[in-house]
Amino acid sequence: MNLSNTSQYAIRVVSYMTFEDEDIYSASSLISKLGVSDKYLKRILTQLSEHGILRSTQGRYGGYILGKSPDKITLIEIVQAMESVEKYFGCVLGFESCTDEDPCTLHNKWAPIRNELMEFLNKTTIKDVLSNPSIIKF
Amino acid sequence: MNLSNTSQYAIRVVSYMTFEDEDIYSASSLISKLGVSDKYLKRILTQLSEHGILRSTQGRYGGYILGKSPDKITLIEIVQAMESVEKYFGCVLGFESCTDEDPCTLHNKWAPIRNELMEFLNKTTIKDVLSNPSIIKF
DNA sequence: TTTAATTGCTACTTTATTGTAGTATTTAAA
DNA sequence: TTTAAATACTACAATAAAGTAGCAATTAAA
Repeated sequence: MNLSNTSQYAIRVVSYMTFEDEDIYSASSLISKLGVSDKYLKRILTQLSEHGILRSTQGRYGGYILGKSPDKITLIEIVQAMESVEKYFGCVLGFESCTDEDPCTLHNKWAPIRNELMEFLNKTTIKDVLSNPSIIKF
Repeated sequence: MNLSNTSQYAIRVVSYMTFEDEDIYSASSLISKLGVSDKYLKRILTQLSEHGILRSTQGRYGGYILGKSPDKITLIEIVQAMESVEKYFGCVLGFESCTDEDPCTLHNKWAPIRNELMEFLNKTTIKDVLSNPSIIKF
């Protein structure tokens, strides 16, 4: 699959903030840790804050903290904060209407895989992502 | 998931040609059947021909026919003729290196779904797609 | 040999995503 | 009250995907 770069960065930054325990995270420190461009990551951080996934504090000594507990943050929530998610769950052949009752030619074969994908994004939380502490790629 | 529009059209046109039995298919007839823009579908047809999935005949009374038997045409082959497929099989978080030995934090959860997706695209042929003749959306 | 119907090629336009630049605003400390 | 370090905002640039336009090349029939 291909999540947008923006969503990928967003998941990585929330994961990083969950894993590395600091009082507050400045944009500049996150930028250097994740190797993402300055203004681009800042915009992502602002969007995550607008959606309540992060909480931001402006002014000197400000920065970002998690807006809620890592076991309450799902992947789909992060992706939704970045982009429209319909495209990930729409018809694989691009039909407007494609349901069990009115399927496209690939629907029956594709639907089970799409359902797993949806469950993956809906059920997986940031806590789950970090459940194996030996994996520390960000 | 989101296959590119180009790949979606390509799969639909090859399916249509398999299902509707005609001696030869002109670009203009396919365009009107599928409701895709003129030049865009022509380019797709040329690309499919270059990859041997279709065979084209130029000049008056020319057109396109299938380049091989529908049970020999896989979805991945059609997608590959249209775009680079690496993105569908790469790391869900976008890491260059992400393998069982050197996984990202989502790898273990994502890999099984990705493998099903790969199998779906690799194993499904156009014949399979049309195995249920009651479904005739193109 | 001319013509009409066809595919093939090249270049352009539009749209969405990705990324960059500059400046305004906020806030705690000196 | 000033200043430094931080986030927020607005506008633009670069790239890739999607779609359009026009013409060239090909070929069978008249």
